[in-house]
Amino acid sequence: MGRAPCCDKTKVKRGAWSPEEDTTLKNYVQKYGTGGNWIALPHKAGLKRCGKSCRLRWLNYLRPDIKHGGFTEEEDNIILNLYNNIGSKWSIIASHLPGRTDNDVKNYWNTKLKKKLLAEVTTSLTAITAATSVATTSITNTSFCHVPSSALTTKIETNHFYNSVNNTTLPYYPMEVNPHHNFMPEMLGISTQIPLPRLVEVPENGINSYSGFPTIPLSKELSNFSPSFSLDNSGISASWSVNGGGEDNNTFLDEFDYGLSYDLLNIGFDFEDKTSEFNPSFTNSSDSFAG
DNA sequence: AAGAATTACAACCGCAGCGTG
DNA sequence: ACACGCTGCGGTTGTAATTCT
Repeated sequence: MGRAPCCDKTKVKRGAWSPEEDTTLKNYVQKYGTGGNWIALPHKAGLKRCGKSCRLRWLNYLRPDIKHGGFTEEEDNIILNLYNNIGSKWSIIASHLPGRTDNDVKNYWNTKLKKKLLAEVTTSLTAITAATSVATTSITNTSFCHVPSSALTTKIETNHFYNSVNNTTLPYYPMEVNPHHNFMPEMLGISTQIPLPRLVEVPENGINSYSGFPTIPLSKELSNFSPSFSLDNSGISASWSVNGGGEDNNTFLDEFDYGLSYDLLNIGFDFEDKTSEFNPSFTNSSDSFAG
């Protein structure tokens, strides 16, 4: 047996509120308050509405401190960042935006902001794909390949973060990925750029070192290089993978499989690191594999 | 100009959590 | 401990307005 309905739906008016109903509700609440009981309020106020409907109309539309009209760039940033960190907790997100309701924020996200983000990322992915093409071409011509990291870095969010606690606007910083750890940008809360793996030249002694960004050593025997970027129905995902195999003495990665993917709409960031699957050897003790 | 498609947003629904008796 | 009533929340739907063809 289900829960009893809060009111008799055959006896209450539903659908859009008339200006007269708005006036009645607004006048009643401003004069008497809600009395902590929305269920009883419509009867007292003389409204043929469900209490829940009255509450929603007041909270989302009639409250005097409600801010109507378009969202600002600053509000966009706040929503993006909080969604990034906490997901679809609309009431919490709305609490950071004075005058905005959870319903407002939710509608805005679903109808505009999500699409705006999608468009930005699509543009970025186009640029990345072009850079990838360059990288692929280089690999066929030479033993090593180098792609400037700037070409493989996509900006996905805005440059500043508004801190509602102390009313300051702070810059974002590009995040760095340590390939030895699964990485979630919300750990830092500062991400604005997603760095994609860059290919670096491997010196003749075969020693590779990390400098913040993941690097992919390429050997003469590199058999397969398969970067790919895609959009799917669940959001956006991008992946970049390199599969290399070889017996080259100068290459300490016998088999290397490396991938990076992220879902920008759910803002989950999954860094797939398979470097633990091999055991690199170094030519001298001072060489390291530090992130 | 008109119908179709899309967008924007208000409103509803059902569930979870909390307080109270 | 339990049932009940109420509120708050997030997902979904309905529809008016706008844009496209």
